Amino acid sequence: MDIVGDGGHAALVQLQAYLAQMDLSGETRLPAERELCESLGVSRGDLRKALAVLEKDGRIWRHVGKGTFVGSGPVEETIGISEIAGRTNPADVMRARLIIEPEIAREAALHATLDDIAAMRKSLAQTREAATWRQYENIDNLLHRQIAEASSNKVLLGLFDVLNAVRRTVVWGRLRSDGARPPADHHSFEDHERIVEAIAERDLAGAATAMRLHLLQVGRRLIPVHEAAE
Amino acid sequence: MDIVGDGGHAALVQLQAYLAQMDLSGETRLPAERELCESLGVSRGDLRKALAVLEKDGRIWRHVGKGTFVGSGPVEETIGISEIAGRTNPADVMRARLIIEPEIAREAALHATLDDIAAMRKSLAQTREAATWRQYENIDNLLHRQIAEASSNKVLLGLFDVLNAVRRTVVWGRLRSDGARPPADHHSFEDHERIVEAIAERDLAGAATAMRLHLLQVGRRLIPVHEAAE
DNA sequence: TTATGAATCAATCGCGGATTGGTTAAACCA
DNA sequence: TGGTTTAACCAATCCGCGATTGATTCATAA
Repeated sequence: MDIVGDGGHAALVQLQAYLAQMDLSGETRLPAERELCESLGVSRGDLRKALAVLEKDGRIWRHVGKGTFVGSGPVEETIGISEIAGRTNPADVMRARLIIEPEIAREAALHATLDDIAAMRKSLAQTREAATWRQYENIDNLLHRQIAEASSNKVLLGLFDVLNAVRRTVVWGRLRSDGARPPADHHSFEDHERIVEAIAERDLAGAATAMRLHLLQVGRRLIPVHEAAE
Repeated sequence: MDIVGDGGHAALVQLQAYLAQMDLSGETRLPAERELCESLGVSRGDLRKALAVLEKDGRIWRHVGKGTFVGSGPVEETIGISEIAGRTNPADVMRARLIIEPEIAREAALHATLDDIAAMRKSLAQTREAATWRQYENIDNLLHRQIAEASSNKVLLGLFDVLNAVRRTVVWGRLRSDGARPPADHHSFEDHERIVEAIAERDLAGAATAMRLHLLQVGRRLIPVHEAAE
């Protein structure tokens, strides 16, 4: 059966049979090349040629130090925040916030429990009592995350956490260090109240709009506008 | 200077001075409690009380095994995909896709270069030539990611990658194993063409709408509808 | 009763060896 | 000489064990 001079093809056939057997066992990782080539009775060179064919076809994927796996590609288990933050800028972060946070607020208006709303109102009151900018920003962070939690969509919550981590990394060092407390007429106070009120009243569109307007206000302060017409 | 019976306050004062000195040095991690309490000449209990005050205030944050750091909170460096995927379901994933992918398509229509569009059209042609469902899904993945890359917004691209990884983990095991190839009248072919065409023509709203309709089609197949009226 | 310090716990870090895919070169055979 | 196999080596990753660290408990003493 083993045709001399065409060991590559024989190895490919054996490998496909091996994969078919492994597919239904549920296992995704296949043995190391050094073991597999001996187990199949082919040279490592031929085995690697066959593996290369299957990899180009998308049936398997390999990585140094990890092994060879069946599947279309490596499901990246962890996402590096600094890798994202290092190649972006505050403007892009704000665009992303403007895209997902209003929709998160909309979902929150649909799914928030009474406990969720009570927690938001508690944070709302605490923002007005904050004695320093640092405390205020902490509570502000908490409030925005409470809204994301209230959406009851773990995926949106995860995306929010990623976005939040990127934002905090990007604006690293720009934190307000003046010890003053937020002024009583700070626009965010009313913004936050409108958002929470819309969520409490199950006003889906209102919650999304209020969140969008709030973020636009924040962005206006973050990125100075030079147009006098603004 | 050290008032007996009020070691807690003395420790707090010393700690604040220490933090002020460290703030301008740029270092964020402060020594271990066992060293610091000896260095400041206070008991560990008093030091921990002072640290607790500063932590509640948001000036520092601590974690077992890591240490104590200045700053409002731990900037999570990595996000675990499986942690998100393990607590969600395909419906929530689809909701998240419906929120961000149309907006990504809109940004792509605004920022895509000619090279980006050429790459998309190349993938578009390859989807029709796919010999197996596995190949088709690989190219489909690639096309969607090319659109995210064309948005030229690294944050949106990062969020897309997270969402994609979650999606692939959630639907793990549901991959189409029948070796047949996608039918020539598969709805995604026309959907994809409309999306790319809208991006090429810089039709922002059209790109977003086309992407949303495409995802609705995909979701309709993913989650069987029971209403006959549909 | 209160405060102090030591002991202990669980989570994390860090380093060294083992494993793995990728690459190169020597050995081998026809 | 030409092609194949085998072995050795490389860099990236994993894994296990000891050290470190914040959190907790408890005995001791003032």
